[in-house]
Amino acid sequence: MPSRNDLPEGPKLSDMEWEVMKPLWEHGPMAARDIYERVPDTYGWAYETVKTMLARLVKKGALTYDQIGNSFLYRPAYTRAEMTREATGSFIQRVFDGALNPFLAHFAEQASHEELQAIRQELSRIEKMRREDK
Amino acid sequence: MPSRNDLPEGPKLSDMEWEVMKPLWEHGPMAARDIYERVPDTYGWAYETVKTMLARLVKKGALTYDQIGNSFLYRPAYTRAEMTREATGSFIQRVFDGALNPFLAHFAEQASHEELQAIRQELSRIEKMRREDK
DNA sequence: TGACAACGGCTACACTTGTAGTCTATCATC
DNA sequence: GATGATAGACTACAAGTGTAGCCGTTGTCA
Repeated sequence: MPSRNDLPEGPKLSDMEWEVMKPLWEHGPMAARDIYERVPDTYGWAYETVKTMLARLVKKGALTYDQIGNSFLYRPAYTRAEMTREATGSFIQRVFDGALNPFLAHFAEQASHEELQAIRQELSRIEKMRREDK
Repeated sequence: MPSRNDLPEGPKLSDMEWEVMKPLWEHGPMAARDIYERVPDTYGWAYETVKTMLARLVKKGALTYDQIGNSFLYRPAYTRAEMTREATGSFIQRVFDGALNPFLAHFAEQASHEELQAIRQELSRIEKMRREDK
């Protein structure tokens, strides 16, 4: 069993690239046009822009594709969990020097009461799992 | 009293710029040479590189300085708390679409038992504060 | 079978970032 | 006052990013 620190090394995404990946994670493999339509309007991107990002994501290994006749069906090469795990790890390292606590302050201040409850449960789950685990 | 969502708008720092800011937050105002000496060796930067980053940080408003004769005494224009708060907010937005919970999974898995306890206490503190606050 | 729409490929271009060198003004010291 | 060390200013340059256009090919529908 891989240790919990045994991170699979995935490519690093730029800010805007995340927005292109999200529709794919949420709705499964899609063609460029469909991705374009699901990217938030707020960015006001041209379709061409989305295509460029798709090409770059393929190049950096974050996406693969199946060719269907003329067009591609894009598919994430990593799960969202894998990519967020990695991004989070390096974010905490960079901004907090790996110290988790200050991070939590911001995090928890923004959370609703229900979310705080959920967090508590998550903490318990993790601690329980650890006790059983080893 | 400002609301807790009333974020002061600070400049966005690049990965390496964080490393230059950290010594200043930790030890207070310093000259370029001193910052250079406190930046982790791991990066293997030339002194010139640090100076370039200082100039850029001044330009983007993250640092100010007092001129002492020939040289500058650099000083952060924002507290570490302000900058981390903002960075964290935009990170969570970008990577988790603002949903805090998945973030916590990674976060908590990495934490030690003691840290988890600390997190619990922090949660309690926040909830208590909220009950009193309004 | 011809015209056109749609696709991916390639190109562009300004801005940022990581990394560092050269130039000029100034401070300290002999 | 001359000289050398040092500081900040300016310049450089490749890679990455945000944004998008044009081109040749292919699928489709009349």
